[in-house]
Amino acid sequence: MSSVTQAPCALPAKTTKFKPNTNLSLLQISTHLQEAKQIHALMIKSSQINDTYSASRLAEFYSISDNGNLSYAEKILNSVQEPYPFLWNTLIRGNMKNQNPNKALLLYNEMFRRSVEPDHFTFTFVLKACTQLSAPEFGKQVHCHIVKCGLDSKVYIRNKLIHLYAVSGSVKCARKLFDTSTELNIVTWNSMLECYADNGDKESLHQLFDEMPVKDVVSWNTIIAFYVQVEDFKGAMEMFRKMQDNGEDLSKVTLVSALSAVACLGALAQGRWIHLYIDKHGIELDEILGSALVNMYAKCGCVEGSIQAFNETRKKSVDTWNAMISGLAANGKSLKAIEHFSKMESARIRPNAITFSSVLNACSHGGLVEDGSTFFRKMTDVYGIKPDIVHYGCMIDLFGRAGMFDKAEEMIGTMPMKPDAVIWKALLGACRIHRNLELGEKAGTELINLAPDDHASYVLLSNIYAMANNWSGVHRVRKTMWERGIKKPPGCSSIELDGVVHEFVVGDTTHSQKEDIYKMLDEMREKVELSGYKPKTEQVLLDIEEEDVKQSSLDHHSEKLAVAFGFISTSPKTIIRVVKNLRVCSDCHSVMKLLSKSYERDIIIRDSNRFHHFRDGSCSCKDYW
DNA sequence: CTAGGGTTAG
Repeated sequence: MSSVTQAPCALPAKTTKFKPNTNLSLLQISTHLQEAKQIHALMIKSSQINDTYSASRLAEFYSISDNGNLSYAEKILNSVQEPYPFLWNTLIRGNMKNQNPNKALLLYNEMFRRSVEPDHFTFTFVLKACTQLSAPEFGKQVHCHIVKCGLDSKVYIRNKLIHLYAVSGSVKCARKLFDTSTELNIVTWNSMLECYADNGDKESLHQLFDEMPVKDVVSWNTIIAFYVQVEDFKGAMEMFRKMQDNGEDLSKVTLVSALSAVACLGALAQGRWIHLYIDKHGIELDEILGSALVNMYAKCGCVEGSIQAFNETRKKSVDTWNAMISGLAANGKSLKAIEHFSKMESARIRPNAITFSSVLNACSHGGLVEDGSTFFRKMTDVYGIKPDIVHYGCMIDLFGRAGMFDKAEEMIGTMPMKPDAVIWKALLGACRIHRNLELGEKAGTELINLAPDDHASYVLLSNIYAMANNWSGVHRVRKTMWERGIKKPPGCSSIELDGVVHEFVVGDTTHSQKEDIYKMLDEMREKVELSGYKPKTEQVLLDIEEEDVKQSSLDHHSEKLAVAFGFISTSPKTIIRVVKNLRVCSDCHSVMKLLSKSYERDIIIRDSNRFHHFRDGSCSCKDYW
């Protein structure tokens, strides 16, 4: 291979008349750079380069092809005496493709300085650059320029403008453009929908959605993604169903959104349905859809499904590996998580900061202090990733759980940033397990200062006081909480049956089958008492709200209700999967262990922190959560 | 003669 390191330069203008030849037809998007340069050289020899059309096509290749090279395109731009808009547009487009919106805007400025009249193509690229850079001020100037050029009614430009105003929060400007459009198409409607979605205006979003003369798959995707974003996952799934009722085809984007709603709901049956849909329709599991599927199974506590989806995903990105590793970690499969990290390294996928937080998390849940310390060092030494506060949090959790409090405190003292609520929470959790009351009080107090609105902070600190029989401390925390108007949300658990998600709150009596459920609860209670169970009333005393205490007698904790409902509604041996909004209390935890044995059922509870897989009398978290 | 818009992940 001959080594041409520079783009050939244009020769001084020749007198020979340019002969249109066939060089250009050899130039395809797939052409290699080396061949392109040969064609370039031939074009210079034959003076074909002086033909603006030919020069443009070559510049386009250099800008757009994956085998291209933008600096050569720029050489062409600079060698043409009077570059016309197409050539500028090509360069701007190429820089956008290369993720360099700054350079794109510089070119636009340069074009302006040289008084080259931009056309409507120029503005679509430039507006995209403004949106990507979130530069609404610059965007406004561009808007003025567009009006001056008389191009503001062009539908492509208008749509881009609406999009720009949407992401910069100027809903009124966007709506004005929408209302004054003379030519408006489905993209205009969808851009306006996106505007309301981005700015959290649910009512306007729905109104516009209903007014649409025609909806396409993007319209539906926008509204589903909105529901996911505002964490109304049931709402998202309802729109997902409506979309199908309307006979719309589901795109990859639809499926990704739906999967993320399913994951948050823990609605495994619906997730499996989506997986089947993907298979049946031969939809390719690309790295995004694959990651979403892996994540869904993991969040539903279904490790096997997660691994299967991971294996089915041919092209795995860092995110796919991260979804797998964090899923294994959350489900208590610490060793498997570490094993996947090694596989990832062998597959030559470079781990990122998220990979390390997942693998460190696996180490802390598995009590693997040595491995955790090794990974923590490896992160900077081998991969040059600077640990952020999340990684320090994992390490403090790791040391704390292992009872190595001096190590944990040393880390807090030496880390380069101020400890945040997560750090103190980790330390406090460890103090609770190891009954380190003195340090626990310190951590709890720091925690309340840093997260005064989080009910969990108060509960954790009062737990520590109660452990020390320090009832005046408990009352003091309770009083502060009450004065600040902080309420502990009621415990709430859900279970999915035949695609329907059933929700139970503490002491729930609203379910249509409440009699059967409470009868089942009594039976469960008798069974576990036969196995020598004693209620752990300690936790009842710790309940903050006084009136709560009476009705939330331990038997009626939401997870027990959900499990009772699961028992009476499914056939024997069916795995029971429950999602809970708060952490599982220790009474429920020991009851679930006994139930899993006496009823010979696997019970999987996802609490606000992690998963508990109960089987044959023990839990995957090794009573460590 | 050539080109352009909106939705997706841990």
